[in-house]
Amino acid sequence: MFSIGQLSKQTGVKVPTIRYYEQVGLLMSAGRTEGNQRRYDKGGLERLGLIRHARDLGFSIEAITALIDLQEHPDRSCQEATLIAQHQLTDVRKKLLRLKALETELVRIADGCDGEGNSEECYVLASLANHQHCRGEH
Amino acid sequence: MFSIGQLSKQTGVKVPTIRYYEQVGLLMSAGRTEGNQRRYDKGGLERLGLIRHARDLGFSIEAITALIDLQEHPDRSCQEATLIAQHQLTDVRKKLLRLKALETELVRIADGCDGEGNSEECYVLASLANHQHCRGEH
DNA sequence: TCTACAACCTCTAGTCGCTAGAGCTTCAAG
DNA sequence: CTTGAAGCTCTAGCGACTAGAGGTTGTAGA
Repeated sequence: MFSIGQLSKQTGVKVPTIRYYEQVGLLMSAGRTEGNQRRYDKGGLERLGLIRHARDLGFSIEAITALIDLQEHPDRSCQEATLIAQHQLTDVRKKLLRLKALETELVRIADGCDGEGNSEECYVLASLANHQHCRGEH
Repeated sequence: MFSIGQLSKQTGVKVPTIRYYEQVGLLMSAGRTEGNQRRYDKGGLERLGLIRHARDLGFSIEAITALIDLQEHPDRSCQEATLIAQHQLTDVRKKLLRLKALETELVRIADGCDGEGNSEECYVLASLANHQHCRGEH
């Protein structure tokens, strides 16, 4: 049996975050001591590991709730889990595209200025004030 | 003189968002009517345009406050504006790297499963439960 | 000039995923 | 038996909005 602190050390998830996960219904403790402290078993440790990993991959709490729910009903089709993962992938790709466009634009803005003039004629400020300067969409 | 709704239409910034920008000290209205409604002049319109553009590029409210402050003191060096832009660029590049790693991992996870089995043997769930499956860092 | 109603106003609370702090209690080692 | 680290609950804060309640103003048509 693990205390919340031991669980935290083993998974790298902070103690208040573990309590937060419990609060939102993502992770229940195995039980409590007489003095009301949380105790976890191996199952709890594994569940928190999955949560941690999924969060690292950018899955929302809602998506992880659905995944865990699925895991707890092994008879149900795996299709739903795949859908959730693919949705997450689509999402990541959208963000990637957007960030690439932003990078291009920021390079143009940050490089256009040598930082030596005064801000009246600053290229950074001029670029931000005038969208016309931009190449392409963002 | 523009009402808040006209400003909203011209810049694409929602009305409550404009009020929010005022609340956090980013955009002041030119004045009010007798009946306490906001009225903006051309300067306000341009300022909101800059804010919109900078937000689209991912600058924080705090960074934009600094940029506007700089714009209003044209005698000060442009270096600070360039620093802010470069900081933002660094930030975007960090996010890009991370998202690329996530994409790789998600492709592996989402493609490893045909979605036809049941969730007991689901590759998506197995991958999330076991970090060992992952190639490389993320 | 009157009326109707869209657009405006302020205020509070909710979103997401935590994080920080106050003030208290419990556990475990010496 | 004492000490102090670690646990507990509860509330509030972060950033950048968004939503809704409930009331007021501006303006166009009759």
